[in-house]
Amino acid sequence: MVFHTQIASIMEVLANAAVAEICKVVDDDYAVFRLEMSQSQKENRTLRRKLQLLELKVVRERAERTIRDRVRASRPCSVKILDQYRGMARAEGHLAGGHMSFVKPVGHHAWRDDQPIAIDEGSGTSTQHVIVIESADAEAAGSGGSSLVKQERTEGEDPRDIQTRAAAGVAPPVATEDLTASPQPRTRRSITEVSGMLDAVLKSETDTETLTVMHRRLLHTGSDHRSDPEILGLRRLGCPPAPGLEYLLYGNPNTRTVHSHRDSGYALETGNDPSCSYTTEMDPGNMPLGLETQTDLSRGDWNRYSSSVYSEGCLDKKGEVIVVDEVTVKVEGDAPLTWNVDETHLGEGLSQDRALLDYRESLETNPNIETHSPLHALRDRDLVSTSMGPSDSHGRILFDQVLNSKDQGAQVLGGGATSGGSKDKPFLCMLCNKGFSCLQKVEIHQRVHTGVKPFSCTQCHMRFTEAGKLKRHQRVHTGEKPFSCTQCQMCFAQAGHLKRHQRVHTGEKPYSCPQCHMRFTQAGNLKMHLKVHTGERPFACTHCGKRFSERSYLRIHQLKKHSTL
DNA sequence: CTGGGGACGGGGCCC
DNA sequence: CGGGCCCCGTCCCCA
Repeated sequence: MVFHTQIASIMEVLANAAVAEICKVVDDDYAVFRLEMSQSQKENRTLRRKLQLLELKVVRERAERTIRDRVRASRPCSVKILDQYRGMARAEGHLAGGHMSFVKPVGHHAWRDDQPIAIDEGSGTSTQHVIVIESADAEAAGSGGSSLVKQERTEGEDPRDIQTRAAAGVAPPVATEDLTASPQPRTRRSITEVSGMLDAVLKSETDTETLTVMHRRLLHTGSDHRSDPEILGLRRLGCPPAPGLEYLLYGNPNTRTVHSHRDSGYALETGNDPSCSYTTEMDPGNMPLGLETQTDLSRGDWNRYSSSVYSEGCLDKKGEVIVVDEVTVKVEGDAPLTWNVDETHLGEGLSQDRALLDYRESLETNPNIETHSPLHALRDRDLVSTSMGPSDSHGRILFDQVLNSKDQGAQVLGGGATSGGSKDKPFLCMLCNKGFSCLQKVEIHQRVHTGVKPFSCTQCHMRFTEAGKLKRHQRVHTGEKPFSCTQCQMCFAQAGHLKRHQRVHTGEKPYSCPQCHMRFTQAGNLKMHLKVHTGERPFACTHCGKRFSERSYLRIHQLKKHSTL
C-alpha cells in the first residue's frame, strides 16, 4: 500500500516536471515567435510607410506636372488645387503617422506657401479623425487677430491634450480656443473622415488620382475684380484660401461628411492682395442658414443665398458672383483635367457653373470645339465683344453663363438666326439672336438665360431680374394696393389684376372653350375646364356636351340643368 | 366628399 | 420704369 503511494507520488512529480518542461519549451518558442512577429511587423510598417511616401511622391509629381500645365493655361481652379496639393506635399514627411495636427500660425488669415506648417504627429491609429477648424469671430477677424487651428482628433483621445500639444508643440504660438466654452459667434467646421490613414487622404491608383476638393462657394466681390478666370487664377497663385474658404482634401468622397456652422458672416482679405478679397455668402441677418442647407441648395436656397449679397450692397450693378462648389478633380495620366461638380449638392444655378467649367475646359482642350465655339465666335465679333468685353466684368460673367445655358447649342452653335438684328437693334443676344437697341437691354434680357437676378427683396429672399418687378413684389409686404375698382371696393396690387377683375362687372368672358360653349373670364379657368374634355371625363352630357368623370355626376347635372335622366 | 367654376395673388416675360 | 399679358397656384363657393 505504501509502495503504491510512493509510486503515485513519484509519478506525480515526474508528471509535473514534464509539464513544466513542456511549458518552458512552449514559452521559449512563443517568445521567439513573438520576437519574430514583432520584427516582421516592424518591417512591414516600415515598408508600408515607404510605399506611402512613394505613392505620395508619384501623386504629387503627377498632379503638379498636370496642374502646372493647367496653371500655364491660366486655370484658376487648378491653382487652388495646386496650392492645396502643395500643402499636402509639404506635410508628406509626417503623414505616415496615423495622427497629425496642422496648426496655422497666428496672425495670418490664410495658409501661405512660405509659411511653415507645424505638424504634430501622434501615434494614434484611430480609424476616425475629426478635423476642427476654428477661426475667430468676425470681430477678431476684422481686427487682424484671426487665428485658425486645424486639428485632427484621435477617437477616444482627450481633446484638451490635442489642444495643449497643438499650442505648445509648435511655433509660432497658437491661440487655441475652447471648443465648448465660447458662446461667441464663430466659424466652425468639422470634417469627419472615415479613414484616418494617409491613403484615405490621397488615394493613388494605377493611373488615376482623384482629388476631391471641397471648395466653398466663393463670392468674388468688387466691380474692379475681374471675373476673368485667367486673372483670378493668376492672382490666386499667391493667394491661398482665406479662413472664409475651405480647401480640403478628401480621399473618399463617398464617405466624407462635412458639417459647418456659421454664425457670422465676415469678409476676409488675404495678405495684401486686394484681389483676394472674398466674402462669405452668408449674412447673419439675411441668411439664417447653416451649411447643411448650403450644401444642398435648391434653387430657392440659392436665390436666398445670392439675395443676401445684393441686399447687403456688397455688389454693385457690376458686381459679380462666382460660385464654385464641391469639385472633384480627376487627373488621368496626362489627360486634361475634367471638373465634375457634385450635382447632388447643387441647385440649378450651380449646375450652370459645372457646365461652365466643363464647357470652358472643353473649349480650351478640344480644338474642334474651339473652332466652332460660341466663345471664340463671340470674341471675334466686334459688336458683342465690345458690348460685353473683358473690360466689363459683369458682362463677362454673363458672357460665360450665357455660353453655358442649356439651349446654347441649338441657338448659337446651330447658327439659326430667328429674329436677327436690325439697324435700330444692333445688339444681339447670342442665345436667341434677338436684337436690342442698347447694351443694357441685352444684359437685362440675358438674365432670362442666365438666371441672374440682381434685385432682391429686403423683406424676404425673393429676387428679380428687374427693379420694377421688385417694386411690384414689395407691395406684398407693404399691403399697398394702388389699383382700385371703380365699380366696387376691391383694390389690387397689380394693374393687370384690376383689369382682370373688372370682367366680373362687364361680364366679359374672352376665353371660350372650343369643345363646348363654356366661356371664362380667365385663361386659367378655361385651362382647368379643358380637363373636363379629356379622356378622364368619359361621361358627356348630350345636351351641352359637358363631361363628367362619374356617371352619377352626369345624372345629377342632367337632372338639374336639363331636367332629364 | 368630390368636381367644377369664379376669383384673386404672385411671378415671369415682353414691349 | 411702367404697362400688359400670361401662367400657375390657391381659395372659396356651389352643385
